[in-house]
Amino acid sequence: MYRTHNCGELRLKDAGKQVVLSGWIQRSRDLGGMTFIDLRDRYGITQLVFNMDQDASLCEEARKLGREDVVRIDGAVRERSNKNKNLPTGDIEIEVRAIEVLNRSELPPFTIEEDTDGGEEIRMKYRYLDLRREPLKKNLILRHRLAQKVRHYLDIADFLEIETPALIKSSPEGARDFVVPSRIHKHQFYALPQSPQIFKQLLMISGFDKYFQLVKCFRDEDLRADRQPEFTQIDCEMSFVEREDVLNLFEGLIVYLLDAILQIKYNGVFPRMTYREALERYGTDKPDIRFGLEITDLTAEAGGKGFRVFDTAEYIGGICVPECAGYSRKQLDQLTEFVKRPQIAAGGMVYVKFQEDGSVKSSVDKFFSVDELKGWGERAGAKKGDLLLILSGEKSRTLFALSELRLEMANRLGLRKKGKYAPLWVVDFPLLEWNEDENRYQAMHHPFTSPLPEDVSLLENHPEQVRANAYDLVINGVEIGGGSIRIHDSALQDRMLKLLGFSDEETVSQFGFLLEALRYGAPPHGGIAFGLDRLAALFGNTESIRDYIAFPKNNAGRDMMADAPNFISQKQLDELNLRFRE
RNA sequence: GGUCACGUAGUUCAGUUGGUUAGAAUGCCGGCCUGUCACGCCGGAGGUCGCGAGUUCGAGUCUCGUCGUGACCGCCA
Repeated sequence: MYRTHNCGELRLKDAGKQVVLSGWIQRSRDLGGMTFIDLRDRYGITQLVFNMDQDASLCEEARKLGREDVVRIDGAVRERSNKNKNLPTGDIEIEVRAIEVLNRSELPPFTIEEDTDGGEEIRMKYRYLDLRREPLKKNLILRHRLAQKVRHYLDIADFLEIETPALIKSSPEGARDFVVPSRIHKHQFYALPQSPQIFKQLLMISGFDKYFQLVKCFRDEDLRADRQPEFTQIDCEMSFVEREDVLNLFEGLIVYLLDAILQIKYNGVFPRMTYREALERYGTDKPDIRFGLEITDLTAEAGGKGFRVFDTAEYIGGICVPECAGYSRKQLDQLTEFVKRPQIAAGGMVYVKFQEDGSVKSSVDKFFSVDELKGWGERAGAKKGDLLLILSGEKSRTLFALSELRLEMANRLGLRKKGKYAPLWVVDFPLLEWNEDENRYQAMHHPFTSPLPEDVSLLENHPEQVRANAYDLVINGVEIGGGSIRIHDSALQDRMLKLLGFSDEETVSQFGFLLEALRYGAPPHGGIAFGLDRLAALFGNTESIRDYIAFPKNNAGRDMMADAPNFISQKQLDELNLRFRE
């Protein structure tokens, strides 16, 4: 037998018991006459004690143990004379009678202690050792608990977990597909799913009514801290629902998870905000509403008054930062540099300081009267001591820059508080967006998203004005999930695909089976998908989803431990009828 | 496709204006130590300064290139 108990469970009440423990050597403290060893497993750490007086040869043996050796020990639990209050097992120790070394360890390249040492490169290469450490272990446990609670909530709500295929047909819309060559069918390829979208709609047509799945999705696009080529979605679909039905149910899921995992009670309903409102108030479709600093449109007030930069701008907007009128020239220059960075690309920044003494100081006071400046302040809700930061230019770019500036100021002022969760639903996204490269409209969400019923008549003549019956869940500025009510009418779906530029033949070859299915009594349906990795990172209060994935890829999509992707043998290539160009 | 940062001992980092033998902490090895728990004390080993070229009397330091890692922009329905 390897163990009667784990290394985290023995307490004072167990004193006197004969136990067997197995685990890794965390650290040993050799005092000469006696030696203490911390034995670690997934559950915790238990101290072993060896004494020269009692068993010299056993003590000698213990002194030879090195970090990360795997051992099995026999011994008796006893109360410590010196207790350690920092350890759950700190009241007891094991007086060891026998050691069996199960496996020696080479010296690990970094210590298995805290998260302080080991750069990204080496930690990724030895991911299995990094996973022994507390921070990553804690993250994976958090992810597990999230997944369990999700399953519980949806099960109670009558959802059925149904698997969908991973080898599917490539679809032209959306992200780049990962493809898999078929051996049996020469020159043909499967694709890995970007999401089970069509399959879950087919399940609705099959009458399953409420479906969910914790499912891997694959997108061959460039990576970020919060993007991996393979990631996990909580994928859901429901029949006979309208938008509010979906929002209410999944709002309930988030409220339940906040309570069950973090013991945070969320009162009330999540705010609903249109896409347009989100852009105008926050400059982005995924606003962080843990704090204010909202954007004020100053185009009417500040334009056309003889200041050339503003007069030629399509849009002028500002954010009022409380109690920052005392900002120095240096601090303001830093902010100007920030917004002029190529990634943000604002032309410059105008400030107005509303001083405590009631006076106004601005970088543009040559061009505007004090009353005009005060008028802006009034509109932006500035009080004495506040600082108004103004950007101008082409509208969408300027709003983007303002949203970045808003986040930067919030970071500087410590307004993005960890442990606070501010969810909202963003709704009424545009159905379509213009694709410059391909000179055509494309679906903003996906081609199966239903337009709002009142906008359907605009489809052919004013496609850019059509709003989608779609919604995103945003928490703390992170897009956690999104979905839509789907098109369940084959004629409307046909119109939609035509609008996207598909010919009849393309429509039939790409989506024929879905269009056909829609003709056999498709119920009204809609759904949503959440990013489990992002949800875990959000609950764990960190940015990088890699820390919540056991074996992630680096930012070039490479598995640094296994060294994938990699070449395959000529034999494999031959079987697949593949040959390299060049 | 592009921008930025970093790359020095097993690990995390310091290294001045370009100047003699490249340091610290930690880890590792050896010795001492009977209540430690980041044990303590003493001693020791450990370096292709990512790689290549250039400037220079002289390069860890400056320049260019290259590779690696991270972050971001484009991209991601």
